[in-house]
Amino acid sequence: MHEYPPSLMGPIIGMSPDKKAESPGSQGMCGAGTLPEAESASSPLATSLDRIGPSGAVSRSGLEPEDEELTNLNWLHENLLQNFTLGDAQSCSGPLFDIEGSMGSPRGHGLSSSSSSSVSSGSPGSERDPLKSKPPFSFSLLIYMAIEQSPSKSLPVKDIYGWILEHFPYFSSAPTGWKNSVRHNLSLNKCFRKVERGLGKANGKGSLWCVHPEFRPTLMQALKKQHFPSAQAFCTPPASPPSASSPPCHLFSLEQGYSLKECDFDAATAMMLLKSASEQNIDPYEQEGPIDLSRRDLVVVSRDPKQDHNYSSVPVSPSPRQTTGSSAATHGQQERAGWANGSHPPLKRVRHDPKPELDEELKEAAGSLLHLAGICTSLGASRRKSRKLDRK
DNA sequence: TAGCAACTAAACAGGG
DNA sequence: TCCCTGTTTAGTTGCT
Repeated sequence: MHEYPPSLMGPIIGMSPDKKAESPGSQGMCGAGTLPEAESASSPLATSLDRIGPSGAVSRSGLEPEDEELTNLNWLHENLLQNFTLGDAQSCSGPLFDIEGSMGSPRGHGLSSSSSSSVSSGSPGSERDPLKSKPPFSFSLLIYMAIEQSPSKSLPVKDIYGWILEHFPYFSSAPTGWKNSVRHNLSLNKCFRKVERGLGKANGKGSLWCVHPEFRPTLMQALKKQHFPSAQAFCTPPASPPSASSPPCHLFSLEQGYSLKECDFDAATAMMLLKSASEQNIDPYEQEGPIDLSRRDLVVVSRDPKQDHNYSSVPVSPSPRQTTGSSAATHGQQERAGWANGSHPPLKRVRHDPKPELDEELKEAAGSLLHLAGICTSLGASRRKSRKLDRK
């Protein structure tokens, strides 16, 4: 009935890399059907982000020669991101942001309508406990973060609960309805796939859930555009109203007045971009082995703003109700049912010359990081210029 | 005001 | 029987 595209993907924060998947059932990247044996950081899908230490420092220990293709990005990680924290409680008091205050919330009613006891959901300026504030993320994003944080990129529901509870203590005191919402999201959101636990793995009820790689590009695209409203307000030139084509915050220089927190947002976002850039080259239905980085043609990056917010816009089998968000839920579930059997999903995203798009992503990410470090590259400048021209 | 997206609640079924 | 998991439906809320 409902469709939950991960469109409300706020900035990725709270990615404390020290949190390895405690799940005994975490077993490698999701494939079509059962999970391969790929494990944690040694997995070909484990990217540099997985090697970021708790302080944000990047460990070079896992850098393989083949990673040299991404040397420049690793440099960014090492030199620019060491001071950024993904879920660094020391600097940010946890992965939470004060959605009750200046940061606002992606949605008016937040993640829990239960007006939870512990949340001082008062007016801006009232006493706020960030650790007890409603997370400014949709459940889709929470799930996404949880799954992405796991070395195997897959988690059982229970571990998703655990991750959310661990990173968002708000839920520890919230009514248990949020768990229902999590399950509901997993079931309905097409971005999440259910995979069967591999044989011989730790038993347990339920399946593992992972992020559908096909949706990662769109997720990333959404990430770029779904910044905090207030942050976007910082970044959006007054002359032009916020739009889907508005550049992400990181395309603006620091002088334009977004705070370090927003820098962290974009750092995290950029990290996700960088991280995903290597992952999204996978055709999940044709390739279960290591990533072929040369297969950039598989990357799908939509430039259609509508597609950023509605995965049902993906050309699926025509349906008179397909245009409505609620209808696609059934489709998604049917599709997932098919995926579980290893069959290709009926979804076939339109691929329009995606290779430059990936480069764009990488350039933007790199430019973002450089900007965060106060480095203005000609690349970034030219891109900003072109962006501004595009908006005109 | 309509459409949409996201959230909540609830019911239900299946399995451990 | 209880709990967990997963699915489905219905309703609400806020935004555009």
